[in-house]
Amino acid sequence: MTTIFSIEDEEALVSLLEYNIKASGFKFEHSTNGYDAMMKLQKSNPDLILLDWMLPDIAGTEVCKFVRSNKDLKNTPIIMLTAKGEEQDLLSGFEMGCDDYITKPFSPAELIARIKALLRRSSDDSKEMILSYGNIKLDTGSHRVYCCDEEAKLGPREYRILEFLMKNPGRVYSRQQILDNVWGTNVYVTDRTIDVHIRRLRKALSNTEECKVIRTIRSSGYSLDTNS
Amino acid sequence: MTTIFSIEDEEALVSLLEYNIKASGFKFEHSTNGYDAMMKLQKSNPDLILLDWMLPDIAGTEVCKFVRSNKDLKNTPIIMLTAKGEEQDLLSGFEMGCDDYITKPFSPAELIARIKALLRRSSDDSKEMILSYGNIKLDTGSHRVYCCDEEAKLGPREYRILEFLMKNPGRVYSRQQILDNVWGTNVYVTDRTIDVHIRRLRKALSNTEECKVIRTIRSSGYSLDTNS
DNA sequence: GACATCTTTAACATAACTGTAACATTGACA
DNA sequence: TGTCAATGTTACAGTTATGTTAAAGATGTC
Repeated sequence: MTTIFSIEDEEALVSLLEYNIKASGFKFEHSTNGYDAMMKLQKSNPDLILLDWMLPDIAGTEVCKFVRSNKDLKNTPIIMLTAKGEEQDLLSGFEMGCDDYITKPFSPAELIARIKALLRRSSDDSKEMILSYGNIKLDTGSHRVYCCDEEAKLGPREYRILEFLMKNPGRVYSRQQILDNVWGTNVYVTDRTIDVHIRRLRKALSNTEECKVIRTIRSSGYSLDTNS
Repeated sequence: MTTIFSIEDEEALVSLLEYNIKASGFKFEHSTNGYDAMMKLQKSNPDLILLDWMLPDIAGTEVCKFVRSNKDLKNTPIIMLTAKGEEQDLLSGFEMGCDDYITKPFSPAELIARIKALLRRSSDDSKEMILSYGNIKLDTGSHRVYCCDEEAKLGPREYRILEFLMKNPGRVYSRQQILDNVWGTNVYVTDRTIDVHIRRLRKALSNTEECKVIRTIRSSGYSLDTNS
């Protein structure tokens, strides 16, 4: 799950941040001072950092410098939080490599919007490609699936399961692995649900020919593979 | 190489600009006052101008007027930099022919985003072209859209959405991607707004014939494509 | 400043998808 | 061959995503 790491000492603000960030579906972690943050950041390796510029122990610039010089963290986007009237700090902040800023007090909506915008910018996973296996083709650009040159109509879940399986044809995935990768972690769904989706996938891909491409590995899971 | 010309007297800001503009792969040139700028601009003929509204010698309006009246420069996009509280200057700025503005202090990310957006727009605008898909034609020169050789009347938003989709027919765009590209980043608008615009687009393009060209990809977005 | 146009939001309607349970079938093993 | 566990199959009801409409708000024009 996408993790937001906040470095902020003002307690009231922390709980505000925590509430809104969690409500938006992110994981929330935080430190109340700079040294603690530098320790925790390495382990945490978050997707985005919210950094208060006025910390009790060290300046925000130091934390920023630390992040930018750490090989695991250096591409992590940083949003700095400043109080009104500290606008002159912004320059130094941007020079240190901050990506955006918010002036306190701010609206939760603005905060979340900026977080999302920044996350979007830093992750461009919108690669178009055509996966193919046997007589199955899956076009990630147009989200279309063809079986024997005829379009197969899949629901969103089936599409994502197939896309997942097609990234490693032949490899066997347990139901749990499929759940984690297609549904995401922290989701309560019965294993058996997958069976139903697999059934639907098979049905949708059972064109003219015998097109048995999804193999059941009893007591292990499924894989994209010729059936025997 | 694409050249950005900055006119700005605040030294700290100049180095911030220089750093970020170069990091984004542009060539950076600048002047610290208006007269120097007017001299250098003719030789430089940059692709975009960043103009501080408060210069030590002359007003930004004068530089703007100069640029717009010079035959080599008059189509060069101008972004004006204003301090907070000088919002009333914006009107005169736009009247003089500025294309965009940023209020100081600003984030480098925002600056670069605006620069790129403007460059893209001006390069698209200069290229008058006719996009076509199926029996839809879109003329970027006259901003007209034809469906089955009959003109379709679209609002500005619908036009831009269609233009965006027509640049990559068949490709699926999420609502967020459409927002980013048509509305711009850092805009707070509900996803569902797009549905309404799509509805209007479909209506406007539903001429005589069955003309279903906008496909809904459930839980993913929309694309310009035959509905199959 | 009245008017027309365009945008956005909200509310409701509709369509599509999802997950579960219940039952059927298969395969492994003693 | 009987038994058990795992998987296949089906149908249904709940959930979610999208379509559609209307109305308020914003913007621009004369």
